[in-house]
Amino acid sequence: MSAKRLHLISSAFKLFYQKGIHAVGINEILLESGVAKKTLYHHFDSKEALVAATLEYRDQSFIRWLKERLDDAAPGSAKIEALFDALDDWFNNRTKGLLPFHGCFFIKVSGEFGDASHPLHRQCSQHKQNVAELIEKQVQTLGLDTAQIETITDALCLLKEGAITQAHVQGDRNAAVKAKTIALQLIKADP
Amino acid sequence: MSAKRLHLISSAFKLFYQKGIHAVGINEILLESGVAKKTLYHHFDSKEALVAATLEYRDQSFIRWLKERLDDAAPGSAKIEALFDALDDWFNNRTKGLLPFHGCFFIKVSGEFGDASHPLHRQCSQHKQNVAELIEKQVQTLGLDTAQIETITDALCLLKEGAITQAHVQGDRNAAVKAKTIALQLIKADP
DNA sequence: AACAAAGTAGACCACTCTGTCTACCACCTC
DNA sequence: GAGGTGGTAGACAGAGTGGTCTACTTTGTT
Repeated sequence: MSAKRLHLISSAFKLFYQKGIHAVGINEILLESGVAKKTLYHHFDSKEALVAATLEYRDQSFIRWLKERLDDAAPGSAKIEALFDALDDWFNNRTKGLLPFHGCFFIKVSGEFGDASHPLHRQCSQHKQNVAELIEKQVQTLGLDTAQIETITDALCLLKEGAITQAHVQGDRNAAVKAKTIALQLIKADP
Repeated sequence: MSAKRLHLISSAFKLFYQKGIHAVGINEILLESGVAKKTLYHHFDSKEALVAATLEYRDQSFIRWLKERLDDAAPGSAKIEALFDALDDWFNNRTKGLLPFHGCFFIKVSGEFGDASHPLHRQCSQHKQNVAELIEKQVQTLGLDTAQIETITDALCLLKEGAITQAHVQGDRNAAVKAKTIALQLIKADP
């Protein structure tokens, strides 16, 4: 991957994440990155292709960051605590590697491309699926039966999405802590 | 309120809700509503003022709809069931008065106007606050102490936001049912 | 009947949007 | 040394943007 290409993607992501896709023009990205227009269109067929690349980029860096945080925790309920502690750090900008919190990029892009069959919407959905699978792996360390694993995973995903939305729309920087309390209550009660 | 003004707002809302704010131009709204441009700018100072009006319009119709659904239920846990049953009907387009489900308008607009100090973002935050207060009134019928009321209200709001996001991004039409199960588990365990 | 308010159609303005194109430069690799 | 690849600067095209304006019509109230 060319350095210019990566630079374009990270500049574009920064702007798209802060301001939204439709609100950011190609020219603003060129200004921010200091790259020539021809070069952008050399690497990407269209603005949409660039958006797709930023989604892939964010998917990978987010998953990598979260996985690292979860791998550091001991198996069992500590994994679940680690999940919400990570969210808490994200919401309160105590994390390196992720840009300052402005909500979930994928929820935002889904909002701007509302049609579920749109390729960009699908890509967002796929990211959420990837995160859900990562969460499921943590739940598996709790020693529950198959049906419970699925139920608890679903619950944790709902709480996670709720916390992200609450943190962004309401500015509730404490949302992850609230979600964590509920999550721990659920896994204590269930088995 | 003039009929034209209301017609403009409902046309604008329909388009904004489906496609997003930045993706819909003034001219498209004029075409959809069949109203002259001069008339639009007679009623609204700018596009942003029109967006603000659609937010107010949706806030009122959503709250009215939800309040009616909640008022119909008996006090106690039936109120909580009614909340998630209402969401379930919304997600699966079994409700009159709300347009076909395309996610939460306020989450979408918050996404497009990410800056928390932006008036439109604030308006979205205020709507969520209004809904939270409505939910708190239902929780009060459970017969819990003050601290518990707050905790349970927070939990229900998180689950509600999570369900909405999950339903929209992932297309999970069953999200409300999942959230309901968790909610009932929480209010059964807590007291 | 008179008059103001609310409406229509649409030309027009200045600007921005995505995307194309020319002309040229700096590297590598064969 | 030749030639392909990746790069720069920026003019340009064609469509679209939000918003203004003129000239005229409809409607409701006094």
